[in-house]
Amino acid sequence: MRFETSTIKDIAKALGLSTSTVSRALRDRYEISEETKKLVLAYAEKVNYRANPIARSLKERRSYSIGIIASEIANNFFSQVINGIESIAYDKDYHVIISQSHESYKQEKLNVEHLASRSIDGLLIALSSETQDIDYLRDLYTKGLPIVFFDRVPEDFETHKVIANNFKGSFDATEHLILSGKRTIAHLTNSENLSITKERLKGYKAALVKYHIEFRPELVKYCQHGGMHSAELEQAVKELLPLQPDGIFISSDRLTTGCIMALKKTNPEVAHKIAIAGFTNSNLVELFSPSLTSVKQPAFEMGQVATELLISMIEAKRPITEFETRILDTELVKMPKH
Amino acid sequence: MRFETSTIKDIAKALGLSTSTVSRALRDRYEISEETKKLVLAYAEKVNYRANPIARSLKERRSYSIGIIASEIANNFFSQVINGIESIAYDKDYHVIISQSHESYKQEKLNVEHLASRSIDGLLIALSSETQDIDYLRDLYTKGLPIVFFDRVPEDFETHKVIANNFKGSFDATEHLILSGKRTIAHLTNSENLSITKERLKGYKAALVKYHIEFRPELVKYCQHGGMHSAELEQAVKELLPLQPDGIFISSDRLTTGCIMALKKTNPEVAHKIAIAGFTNSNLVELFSPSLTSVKQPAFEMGQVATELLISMIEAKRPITEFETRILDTELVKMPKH
DNA sequence: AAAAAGTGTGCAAACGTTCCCAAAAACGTT
DNA sequence: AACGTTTTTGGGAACGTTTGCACACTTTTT
Repeated sequence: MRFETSTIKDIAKALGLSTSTVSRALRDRYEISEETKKLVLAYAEKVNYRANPIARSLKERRSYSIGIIASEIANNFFSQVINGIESIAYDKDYHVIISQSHESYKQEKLNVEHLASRSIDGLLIALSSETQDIDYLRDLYTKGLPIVFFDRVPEDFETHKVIANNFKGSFDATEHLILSGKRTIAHLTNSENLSITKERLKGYKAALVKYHIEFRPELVKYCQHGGMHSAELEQAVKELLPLQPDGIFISSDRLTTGCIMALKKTNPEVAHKIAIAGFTNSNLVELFSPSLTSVKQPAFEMGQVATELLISMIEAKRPITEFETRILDTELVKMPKH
Repeated sequence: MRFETSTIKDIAKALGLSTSTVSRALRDRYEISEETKKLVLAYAEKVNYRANPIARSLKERRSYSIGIIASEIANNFFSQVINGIESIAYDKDYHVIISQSHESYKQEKLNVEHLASRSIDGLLIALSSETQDIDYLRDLYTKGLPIVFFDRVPEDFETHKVIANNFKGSFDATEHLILSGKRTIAHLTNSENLSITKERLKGYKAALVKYHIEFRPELVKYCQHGGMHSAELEQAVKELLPLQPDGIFISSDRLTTGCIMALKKTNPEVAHKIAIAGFTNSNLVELFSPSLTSVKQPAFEMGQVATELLISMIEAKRPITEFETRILDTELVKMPKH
């Protein structure tokens, strides 16, 4: 804000002290006598003194801000993650700058670079479904920018990561479809290069194996753009239906809602005949028709954990050598009676 | 970021120039010769020079950041507004800090004050449904913080505002219910003090008048917390149903989805018998059951317009005396056949 | 030929902090 | 009475920019 606010200098002048004394008194340093501290604090209170965070940042060479790259905030999974992030960041006096990749690699890179030039102290990122080349992140990381990945994480990048138990979540969802009598279960999933895609595919396969159901590759459809284009989804649905699946397991939030829409739009007559299970954190899932079984990720907690890890990296005195990958359990919310 | 980056000083030293010359060359000032400019620009490019935004902010006494207060980003209306805001802000080189009030006055005030202390250059705000006292905003405003209101605006505050045509949107929705044969139309709405509540109530009443339907106050239910607590909604539904409405017109996004949920939960047998029309920007509305007629606000555009107005205030050389209230048209999306 | 105007550059202060270093004040010890 | 210690304070540089002003040098005008 450009409007006049009192500064340390003003306080110093008013009290006949030096700026250094005032600064130290405000930060409650041991060197300053109780008397002086009280004096300064009282006066600061009186004139409603607020430290200028920009000056502080310049001096301390850090901004107390962390950047977030999510696919899109309109997606409940990400908005919940963000809430988790904020709950921790706020406590520790960081603020948060949110960017959306909209599942585009180009946009993601642009945003990261914009954030970096904005002097963020650290980065929380879920990779876009298009992203394959993460060298630009590696660059920033080796230059000293702390990075923590969540949800969509790269394999070959040594840092903290926070993910859901994708294998188990997928296994449970697929098993649930099988146990309700489905035998031809399609799998609609994200772009092949995402970590979540691979892990969720494994869970799906494992459930099939357990119940001696043959895995048929043609029942698996990948969506390069993660469901951001409806044409992509409609195409996938169109290719899947001739195989007459009696169940579909869908691998992410946007895909789940998008797939149901595509089904309803292109083949309303079968939409209610196919059992659907999918990853989604939508808080409107109870309203959906057809209804579905959903795998909910612990999104809020994921944001919290990722932020704690990131801040620990930012504030670490010595370089970190031990990194962890936290795996959080998902929750299966079964479809109400059909 | 704390890692080494080159500064103007480094460039100056390397090129045997003064920092002022380099600074001016980079900003393409007329005083500097073409020759020198080229030299500086080339070298800056080579060392990948990025101006330090913090230093710049300190010197210029502005942060190139704008604050947003929304109810919650999980709400599609707000996420769309934010997308609109970002589209403009990004272009003009501002960045955006998002805060959520979760419809709580206390949280809203806290967030605004936090943002203000973070040196934002301007504020975009939609009031929480609890908010009645906006003196704290007035304070900041008179101290020089530019503020633009969107969606939920105060009456007695002279600044730019951007709203939807709430009257017409409500009128249209109510009329649509009437034209499809409904005569006992309830109105579920937000807290009484919000601007949108008042305007939408007027539209509802006007439609009743046009079709000679008596206005019955007991058919109007207010929700102080804007649908953030499910208990509040269930209570409202419980009070409404004995009056046997054949239609409900609902006045905001969160309330619309919340009301349908409450209906389904508490009275599933009637849920499909009541025609519902409501304000919502949910992009999942096609999936809902029961289906509904929705009034969509031009959220993206609202964000854009608000941001343009705000930036014009921030960058104005002289105090602004003429303020405008922009009113944007809503769109009625009719329910598919029942 | 001198004065005026124009062009290109550098010096140094300022933005509001933090923190190293020194200095002053208060106290105790011989 | 002289000297250490400890406690408390102040001076001033630094963080990386921007910008008013002064200066030197050219060119134009009278």
